[in-house]
Amino acid sequence: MAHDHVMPTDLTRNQELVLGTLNHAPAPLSAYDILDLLRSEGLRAPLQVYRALDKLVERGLAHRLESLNAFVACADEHCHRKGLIAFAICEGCGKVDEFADAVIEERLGTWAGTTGFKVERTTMEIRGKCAECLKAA
Amino acid sequence: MAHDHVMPTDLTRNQELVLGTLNHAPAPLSAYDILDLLRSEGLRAPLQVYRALDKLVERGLAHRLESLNAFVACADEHCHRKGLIAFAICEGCGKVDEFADAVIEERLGTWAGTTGFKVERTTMEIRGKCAECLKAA
DNA sequence: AATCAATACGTTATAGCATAACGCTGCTGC
DNA sequence: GCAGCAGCGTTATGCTATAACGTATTGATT
Repeated sequence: MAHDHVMPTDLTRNQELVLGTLNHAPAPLSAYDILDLLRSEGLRAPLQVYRALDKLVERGLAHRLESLNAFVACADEHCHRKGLIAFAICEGCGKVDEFADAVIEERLGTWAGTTGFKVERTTMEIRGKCAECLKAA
Repeated sequence: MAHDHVMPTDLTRNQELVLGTLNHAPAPLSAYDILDLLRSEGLRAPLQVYRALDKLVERGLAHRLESLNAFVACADEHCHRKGLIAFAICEGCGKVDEFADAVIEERLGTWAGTTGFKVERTTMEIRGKCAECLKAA
């Protein structure tokens, strides 16, 4: 059930390379990590990677992890989700678990309603240790 | 009721300068912003600011906003809170509103319980427009 | 086909954020 | 005293991200 990633057919070469790299990575990658992995494919400059990442994130095919300055492929192959996604980042193995919670989202909506704040984007990142790493310790 | 900040007495000079700067700022400041504001006080190097910030964040007197790479003074004068704090960041005026929500926290606990993930730290940052900026638009 | 607009591309340079590593200072507790 | 610890100051460096330029490709319209 691993690697059940979707690779849309309308990506540009650079976007495809970057998404492919993220799909195969076991943990988040920084833009510069990606660049280094793709030098053999001819990429030379950070901007080539950042531009691809921008598009991928915009389309929901990848996510940016603010607390790591790094990126992951979206785990949900039908992730056209507009709403809140939470990320659980293991400090042990680096793996990231992605999940959505309607209750949290609704709760946020309530808060926004009472304060008059218009929510455009939410990032929620949980740092800790995953079950596997806890077992191993 | 503004500026009801507490300034502990056991801070070092650099920590006090940095916290004072954050307390008077209307919006988050980057470490380099802080440095520039404190050159007149004799600070010269980023590390002087980062070291102070580390301690302040550790003590809960300041918070780091991951999505901005910037820092704010803690808004709650009794913020010895260990739990989840959410930040609402206005893209219009830059102001940050800080709040805690027990339901979200509890919900997170539930998720952690079922997956066996041990939560150590959570960052939640909401981007959007505050009521005032919406009115002005 | 010719044109135009929009998007992507490649490159160089630069800006912005953060830490490593060194040695020194000053305090606290034994 | 002096050992241990926290903080300090400085230089150098590394990592993250974007500005600005011109070219190329695509796709729609005429």
